[in-house]
Amino acid sequence: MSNNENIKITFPDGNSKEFPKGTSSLDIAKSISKGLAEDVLVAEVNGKLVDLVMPINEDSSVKFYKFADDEGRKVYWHTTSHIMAQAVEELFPGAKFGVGPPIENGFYYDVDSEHRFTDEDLVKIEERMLDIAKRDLVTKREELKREDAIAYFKSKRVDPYKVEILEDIAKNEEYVSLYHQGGFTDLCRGPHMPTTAKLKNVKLLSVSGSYWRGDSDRQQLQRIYGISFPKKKELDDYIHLLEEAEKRDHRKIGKQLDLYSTHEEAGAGLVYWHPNGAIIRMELEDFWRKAHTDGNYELLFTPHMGKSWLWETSGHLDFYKDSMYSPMEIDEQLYYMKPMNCPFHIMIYKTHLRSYKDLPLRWAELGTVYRYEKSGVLHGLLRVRGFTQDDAHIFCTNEQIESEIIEVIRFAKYVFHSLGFDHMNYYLSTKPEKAVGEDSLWVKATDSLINALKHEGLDYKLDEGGGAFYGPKIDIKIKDALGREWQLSTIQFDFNLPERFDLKYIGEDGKEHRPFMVHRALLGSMERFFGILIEHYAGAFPLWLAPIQVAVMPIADAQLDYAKEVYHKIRNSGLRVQLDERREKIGYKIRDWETKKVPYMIVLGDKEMQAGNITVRAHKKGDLGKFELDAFISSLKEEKDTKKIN
RNA sequence: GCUGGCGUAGCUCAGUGGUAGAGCAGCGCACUUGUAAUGCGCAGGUCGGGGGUUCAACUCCCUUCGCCAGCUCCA
Repeated sequence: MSNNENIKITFPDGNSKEFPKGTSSLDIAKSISKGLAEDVLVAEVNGKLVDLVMPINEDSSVKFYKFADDEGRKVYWHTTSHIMAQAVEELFPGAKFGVGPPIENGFYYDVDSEHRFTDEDLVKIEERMLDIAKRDLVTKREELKREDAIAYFKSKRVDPYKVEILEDIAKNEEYVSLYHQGGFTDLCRGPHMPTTAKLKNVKLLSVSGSYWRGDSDRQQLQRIYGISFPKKKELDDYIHLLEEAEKRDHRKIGKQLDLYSTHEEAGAGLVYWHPNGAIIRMELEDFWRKAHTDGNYELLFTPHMGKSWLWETSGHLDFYKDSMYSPMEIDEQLYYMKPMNCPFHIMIYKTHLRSYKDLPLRWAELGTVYRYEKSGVLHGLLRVRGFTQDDAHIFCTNEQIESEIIEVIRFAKYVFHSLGFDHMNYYLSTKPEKAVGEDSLWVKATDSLINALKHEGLDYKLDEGGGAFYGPKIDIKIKDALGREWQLSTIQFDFNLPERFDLKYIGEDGKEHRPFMVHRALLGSMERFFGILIEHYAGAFPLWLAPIQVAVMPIADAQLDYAKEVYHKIRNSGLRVQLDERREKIGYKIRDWETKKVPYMIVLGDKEMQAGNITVRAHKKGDLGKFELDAFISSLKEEKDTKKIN
């Protein structure tokens, strides 16, 4: 073999090595290590994801992806969905197939079959999939002309859905690819894992209806969802996560702990905060208010409704009317419940002629708004029709915007850390196609957002063109205890409202200028945040938020007087405490307070009464032993005041 | 809106043509108790609403309301 039969392969670390022409990335992986060859699922050759078995015929850069990488995981799940289709075809001959992509968590395949799939079928399909995996079928890619593929799906393997995909979606492609594994063939771009044997653990999760190409006038297919993992532990962990999420469902815990309710007969999507929930809300609000006044915000209160003039001027009646509650007529004037607080804050801004010396103005309000959400999308506390935003508006000058954004980001970090959320992700959204405001404003504002993120040393994901029509924004998502991401905060520039309401300030030059306006919500809404908080803590709130912080329980009536003494001392120290006087066994009382997730229980029997001390039990942790009452109270006050997270 | 599932006691659920059941919670009585359920008893429901079939409907049929999951993530 002469030297010119070799090609040069460059790796991500910059190293390179020569291989014979026609070598595959799998061969390369094997030459590096056995482990890599085992784990690698797909390769990126010259920036393009390809099958591992594809021969490489020229000098190339090669990168390997395993299951731990997004790219590898997608391929793993994609091939799994093909294996599922094969299993379905074997078990239910005649089934036709729509689309079967990998998704954020797992994969699905849309199936058209006379048979209606049940949970028992899913188990059978799973078993068959593992059987197909054991057969170690090699996945083979075949490229052919589009017309030939159409002919194939019209005659050899009749599937009208694939034909439609080829005739419609893929109409601009000259060549398309098929993937074969054993007797199964599917139309697919790929790439795929080299063999079905890579599939080790799979769980089919659910089956639900879905319309062919999302069109409710078309055929409805059965969509089977599933997920798969190379390691059994990963699958077990995932199933555990699903179970845990179900246990933590805020609607369930909200009922168990008597936190809130909603009433369809009194208006869907409107939240009633029960005493226990109200305590948590008051604590959150107190914290929120103090944080804002400490952070040099001023607090506002504004009305719940406004005349149509306000919403005509703001433009909400033009672009937001469908989401607003219908107006009520008073004195021949139309009044609307507010869907946003901004116009009200602007009204306050306009009560004075503002000077550059007044800026920045940072105005915050816990403002309750009403938005008409479709009944199908309402969901517990997470999607409601009436909610209280922790809203703020910052009016500032051109020179101030960057430092203001930096402050908001720092403020958000502080607030979330205090509430027990340590993982935050940042998303920057830029100018969409339809937008108001001059380009120079967009550039200036977007730069200030980027600079602020960089200044704080924060990584962010870019959503090009994802901004609102009135300005660019940063969204902040937090991760909860189960690793789920929730979008809470948003920091948005607004070039629209200052224009519409003709906001101005007098600059140093004595001339009128338009201020920048930034909308900012941190928690998003009290209702939604409450729901997330419930799930994050699974109802076992940190001491400062717990509706009942301490339960005092005598073992028998003989210690009741002593228990009352202890109870009053704790109560007078400002802690939320309850005395359990019931004549029940101590085991019964403890179980009861444990299920209420009360952080601390104080058990008082003869021993404690005689020694003048207390025995403490902590939620989930059990007996902590004996304490002096005063010392215990001060440690609890410390825990409460520092908002300690357990 | 569409598809599927569900709607029975305060809560969690069983019942499937012969006029409704359990556990927990509640109330009463007894027990005076040492770290996740003491025992016995009582009470509690127009089986989501309306209509129909039937001698008889929680059960079957129609209709309506609500809840849950999904209907976007492109061969």
